[in-house]
Amino acid sequence: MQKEHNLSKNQKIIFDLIDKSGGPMKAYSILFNVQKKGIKAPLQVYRALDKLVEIGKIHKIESRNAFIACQNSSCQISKATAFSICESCEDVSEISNTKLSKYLSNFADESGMKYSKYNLEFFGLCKKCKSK
Amino acid sequence: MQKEHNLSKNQKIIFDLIDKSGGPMKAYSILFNVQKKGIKAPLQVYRALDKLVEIGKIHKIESRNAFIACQNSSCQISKATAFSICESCEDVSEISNTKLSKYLSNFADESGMKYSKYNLEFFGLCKKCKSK
DNA sequence: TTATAAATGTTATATTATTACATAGTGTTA
DNA sequence: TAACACTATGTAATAATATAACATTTATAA
Repeated sequence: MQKEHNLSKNQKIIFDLIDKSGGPMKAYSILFNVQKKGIKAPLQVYRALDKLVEIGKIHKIESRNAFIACQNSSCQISKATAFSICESCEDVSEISNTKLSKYLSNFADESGMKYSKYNLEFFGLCKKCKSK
Repeated sequence: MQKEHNLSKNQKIIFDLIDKSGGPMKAYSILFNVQKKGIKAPLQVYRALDKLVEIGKIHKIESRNAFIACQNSSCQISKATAFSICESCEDVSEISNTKLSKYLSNFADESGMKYSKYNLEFFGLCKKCKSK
């Protein structure tokens, strides 16, 4: 069973914004968009983002310093994330591919390290940009 | 055949520093360390870093905003990078595993996107930190 | 209900990275 | 060599991203 997280006021405002945007959003763009709702300071945004990342409602796209709503309905795999990023239009989508996630979750090498998390970012041209 | 890149003065200074450090280094820590060699401004550091990343001599650890010397003697796979990161001591090492890189380089899904690059970061506890 | 944890509000500041513009060096080729 | 293109450098200013420190309030659970 998945734990139900009751989002706080700021968390809800910020999650809804990111979710509705349908793509990655940057922290200060989020800030700008929620100022009319009373969220005035960067820290308020970052705190909500931290929490949302922690509970898996959003993910951080590390190479872009941006945040995107989790697109896996289950929202259970925040410790195993994979994204495809178009280097032309900067469109990002989350990859949910069972084989890939199994392969990576079970990956082990000779280092003696046990991996508990991973983040994978693929880069290329999306269908639209390829055909331009 | 691999193209030989003759590093410029600043590029050489900065590459040598990162390489000798044996681990990831942050841009402003690099700056601090090379000031005695006449490199005074952030931009001088970032320009050298950009070039070194471009030619594959170093890689950026995106989740840490840090740069590490390429540990694959060949230095040919800057478009296909994988790292293991210890969340306790922040030790980073580059993973060179033929199976993994083949698997990821050939990965394709239904999105119609052709991936030309990827970056994978694994997180966990290294051997040392695990046994503490 | 009281104590504990989680979230909020606010100001200031730290860290990471780029823009803009001027100058100098390197390599090619006419 | 002279002219050109290209790469790299130097410098100042500033933009973009993120956190520290402290006070207060709200939610949760014992």
